[in-house]
Amino acid sequence: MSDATQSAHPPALATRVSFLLSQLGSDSAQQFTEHLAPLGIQPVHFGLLVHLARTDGQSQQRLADALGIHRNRMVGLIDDLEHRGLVERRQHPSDRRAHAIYLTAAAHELLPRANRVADDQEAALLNEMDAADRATLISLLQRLADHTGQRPDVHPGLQGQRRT
Amino acid sequence: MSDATQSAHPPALATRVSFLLSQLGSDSAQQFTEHLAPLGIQPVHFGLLVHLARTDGQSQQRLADALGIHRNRMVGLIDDLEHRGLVERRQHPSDRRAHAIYLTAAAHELLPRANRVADDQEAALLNEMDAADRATLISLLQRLADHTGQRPDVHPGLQGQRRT
DNA sequence: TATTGTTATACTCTATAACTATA
DNA sequence: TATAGTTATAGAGTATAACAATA
Repeated sequence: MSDATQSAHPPALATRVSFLLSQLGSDSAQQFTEHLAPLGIQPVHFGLLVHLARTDGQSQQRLADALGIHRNRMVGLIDDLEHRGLVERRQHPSDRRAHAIYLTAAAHELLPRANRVADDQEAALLNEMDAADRATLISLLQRLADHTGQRPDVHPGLQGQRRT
Repeated sequence: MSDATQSAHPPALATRVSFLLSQLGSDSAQQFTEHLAPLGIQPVHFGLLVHLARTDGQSQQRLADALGIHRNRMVGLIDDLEHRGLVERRQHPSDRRAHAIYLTAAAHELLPRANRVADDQEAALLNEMDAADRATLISLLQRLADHTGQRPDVHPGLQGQRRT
């Protein structure tokens, strides 16, 4: 960045990738929260359901590790989903301390709808961008994700102390 | 998005621009919070200082409007900065109810350092990307910011209800 | 009657630690 | 002795409403 780093006129926030990511990411998350509300779940639940759709039957501890969430908090999330009839706690085959978490039929019915919500939001976000630009954008963002060590299903905002 | 919207194998979160933005934005904000901590301020204070560097002497209400923050919360933010000796409340020239907020000399000394923190983080984030890709990325993100109606200094996460 | 700054209250979240039952 | 799940407690942060002074 040029020598514009002066007290008199600091560079506008909107010229920084970091700020744009934070601004757009926060807005995106907020919208997703609203769009998902009619289905009775929040983004974190969606992430959990998507993860479970790939790998049913894991313990809460393993789920917590995979999503970067503390196990204490996982209890409440599984509670939420259980109360909505979307997962069930079965007995773990090899460890009697642990539960094995499985999606219910209701979850298999809800997941496509939730995915459609996400698809719609994605489409609305990108609807003024042609296919080439979209591909470029995704590729650049994935490179950043890779470079900053993001793990596939882990949302940093759910890990610990509050950001802004 | 293809017909992969099925319960059996929902598309990975990392294939969605919305998720990548949220993930990268949250990580970015978290890092900025840590990098700024030695200076004794948080990202929201930085945003406020940067805004004040352009337009000193505004009322708290006008600042609140400009940054998309409720005036009740602005009281505490100005308190923070005042206690750190970075701003001062002067009497407003035309409205005896209002204060006029001004940066102090200490703030003019601190701002360049804070900007350097932001510059360093930006550089670390982009250090494996060549100049052309950086320009492309910024341009694409700014188009998204424009399309989603982001206002220059407004961070959606500070507006109201909690996101994820 | 509306607005600015302020304060107090209540509420939501989350972090921490502790407990139990198993390993 | 360590780990999985759970629960309780406390703490941070935020929203809401109300108030005094002034417009």
